[in-house]
Amino acid sequence: MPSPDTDAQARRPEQPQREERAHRILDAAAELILRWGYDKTTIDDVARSAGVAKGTIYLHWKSREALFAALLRRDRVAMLEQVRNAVAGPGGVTPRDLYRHLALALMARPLVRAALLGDTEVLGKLIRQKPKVQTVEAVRSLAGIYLTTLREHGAIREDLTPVEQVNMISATMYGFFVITPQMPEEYQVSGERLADLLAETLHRALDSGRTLSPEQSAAITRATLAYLDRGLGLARDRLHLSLTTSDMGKDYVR
Amino acid sequence: MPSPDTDAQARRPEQPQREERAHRILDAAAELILRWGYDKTTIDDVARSAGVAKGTIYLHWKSREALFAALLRRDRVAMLEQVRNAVAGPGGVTPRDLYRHLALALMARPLVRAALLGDTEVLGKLIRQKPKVQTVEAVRSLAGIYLTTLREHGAIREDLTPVEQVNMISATMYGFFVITPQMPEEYQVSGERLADLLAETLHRALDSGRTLSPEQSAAITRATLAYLDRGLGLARDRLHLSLTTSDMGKDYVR
DNA sequence: CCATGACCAGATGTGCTTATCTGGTCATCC
DNA sequence: GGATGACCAGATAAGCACATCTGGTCATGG
Repeated sequence: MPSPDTDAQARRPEQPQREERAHRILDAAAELILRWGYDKTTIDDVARSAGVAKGTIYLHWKSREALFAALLRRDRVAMLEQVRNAVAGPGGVTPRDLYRHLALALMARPLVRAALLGDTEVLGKLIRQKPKVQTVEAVRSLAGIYLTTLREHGAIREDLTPVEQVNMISATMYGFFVITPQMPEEYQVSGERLADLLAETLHRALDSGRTLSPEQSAAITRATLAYLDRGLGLARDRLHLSLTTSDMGKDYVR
Repeated sequence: MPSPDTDAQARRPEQPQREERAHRILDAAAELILRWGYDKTTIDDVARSAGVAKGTIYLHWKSREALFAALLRRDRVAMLEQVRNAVAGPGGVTPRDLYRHLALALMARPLVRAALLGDTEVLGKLIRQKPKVQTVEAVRSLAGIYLTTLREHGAIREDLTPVEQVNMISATMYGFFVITPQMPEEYQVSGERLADLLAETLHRALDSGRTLSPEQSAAITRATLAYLDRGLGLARDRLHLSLTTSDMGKDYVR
């Protein structure tokens, strides 16, 4: 028999000012983690930088890890929303558009990128102790489903298995994000151009080359948007868990 | 005025048994570095494992670094020879053949791979202290030349600059070699298949798609073999420096 | 109620000493 | 002449005492 108090607290909608404070804290955390890395970013720093007391942070999240999980989740939602908005126009959406805007959005979100790439420089112990990043696994799985759908609509080639294609996509994206920033001066290419290059590479590697009927194109647009919305929905759910008082990040397995 | 002694020593051809011993030492070093990494592989270990005294190693190379440089160079030559032999058949050689055999040869040579990828796990301080791996820069430069040649023969597309294409190739290869071994069990793909995948990806990303005349194809075969032979020549020269008594690895900049 | 910050235990870092290891040399011997 | 391995200085690791830091708690006050 649950106590009425707890239930009331759990159901109480997040007050706007409280949510605003949560975001202020996350903003501070984002800046600090990008400048100093996870290991060297303390709760005290975050509190001071956000203009709140340390205890206040624990009114929002139950641990340091939960706070940073919320931060990553927020950034992930923002990233996906950026992609969603970018492809939101009236015309059709091709897988290639998705690749390109995904690349652009990832380039603009160092934290999501770090999580996806397993960058220990930024994420430190958050990654080192649990190399099993569940996010990456989920992304792979979703990608596999998306590829299968595209395949059914004749958009991508069928002489490679989805598993092989997931390998190919993972490798190519990883390589682009890790290597291109390390290239010497004279090989540097602008971010816009890199996104084009990456999209082009994936497109050429995956595309069936068939000319699609308007119906097929429409189906692919729908599938692409559905895929994006599905990811966005999952990401929003996770973020919601991280921002809701009743949960406070308990779902974040240590 | 050089001393006659030094000249005589420098010109003296390497005795076969001496060279055999050098290779035995390198064999031992190879096994140890792959098992324990550079940092934990000592000269004593190598000497014991090769069945020679420590001083003997210094009759071949003037320092530990020079020994391991020789090792990497030997492996690099072997890798390129593998590629060279693989494409040596009577028929023509396409860039795609080159990509594929390069991938296969690299997969079979962990040391060359480690050097190219900058793997600190294996190479340790050998890399950490001088992140400027001159080899990588040389490879990029040669690749650029090769791409330009291919372009002149109409084999690869012209709507991307060579710099962009070098980025694309670097990123894709890097990603394949780093990510695919880290994929979870259910996504594992055989080495053969991965080489196909990588070659396919590069081919599709770079190929002009034009149908080439027999003359053009022959020119591309020649260019590819010339490129390979040029790399092999350079690699052999470097290896020779590392195995010749007169030099003993002095060229290896610390 | 909720925000605060003093407080604490455990983690992390620091400086130092001691011990061990190891790259490189060279007198010795074959 | 060439191979050896004892030898040494400097590097690296291990141990340790001490100081500092930091995640998380909670009594207090508004």
